[in-house]
Formats: sequence, C-alpha cells, structure tokens
Amino acid sequence: MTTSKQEPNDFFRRVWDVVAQIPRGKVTTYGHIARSLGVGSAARTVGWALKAAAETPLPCHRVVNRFGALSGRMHFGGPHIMEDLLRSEGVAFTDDGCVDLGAHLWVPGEAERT
DNA sequence: ATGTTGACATTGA
DNA sequence: TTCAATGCCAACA
Repeated sequence: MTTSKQEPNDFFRRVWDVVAQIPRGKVTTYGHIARSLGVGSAARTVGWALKAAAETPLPCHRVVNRFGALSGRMHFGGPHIMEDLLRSEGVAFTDDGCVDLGAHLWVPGEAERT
C-alpha cells in the first residue's frame, strides 16, 4: 500500500505485452495493437505507451504507424536508430523511407494461433 | 485542479 | 472521392 502506484495502468502493460510478442524482422502498427487490446481507437495512447517503452527492453522500434513510417524515430535518442535497428533485423524499406508493411506487417493474435 | 498535447486510427459528411 | 471531426489514455504546462 502505502502509496506507491508508480507502475502504469494495465493499458500500458497490455501494450507492452503485445509489443514484446512482435517477432524479429517484423513490424506492427498502433491500430493493430490498440485493436488487439480491445479499444481499437486508443492508438494514440499506444504511442504514449511506446514512449514509456522507450525506457524498457521492449522492441518499440518494431512499431510503426499505419503508413509504415517510423513516426517515433526521434524518441530513440537518434533519428537513425530505429531505421538502423529494423534494417539490422532484416526489415526492408521503401523509397519513402517507410517499412514494407506488405512484407513485414505482423498482426497480434495471428501468431497466437496455436 | 483544468486544459492541451501527443510515436494514431477510424468513422462521418 | 477527399476533408474534417472524434475517440482513447496519460503526461505536461
């Protein structure tokens, strides 16, 4: 008790849980994560969770916006960090500098299919 | 304490 | 078809 409730609410934890399940070389989008959580519209909050996840061991660099653009690359401590990380994992980029979702888009739940 | 912003997405007109 | 408004949750001013 006491007070301490420093840990974030379940929402953040759920987002982190999904992000932690993203396989290497794959990427997912905020909307798919939000949908997997059951909210579907809280994509913005998912972004917040990722920002918090920036200080966690979660592969937040595998999460991009719906266009496959590395929206949060600026929060990694370096604008090229995210891109370099994804490339290092075997992710392909388009001429637009976005991730090839058509080749690396991973959806939560599809992998849980026992 | 309240209001606004923010790593977005979806729906409505 | 394209443009605008709304929804969600948390942190910051």
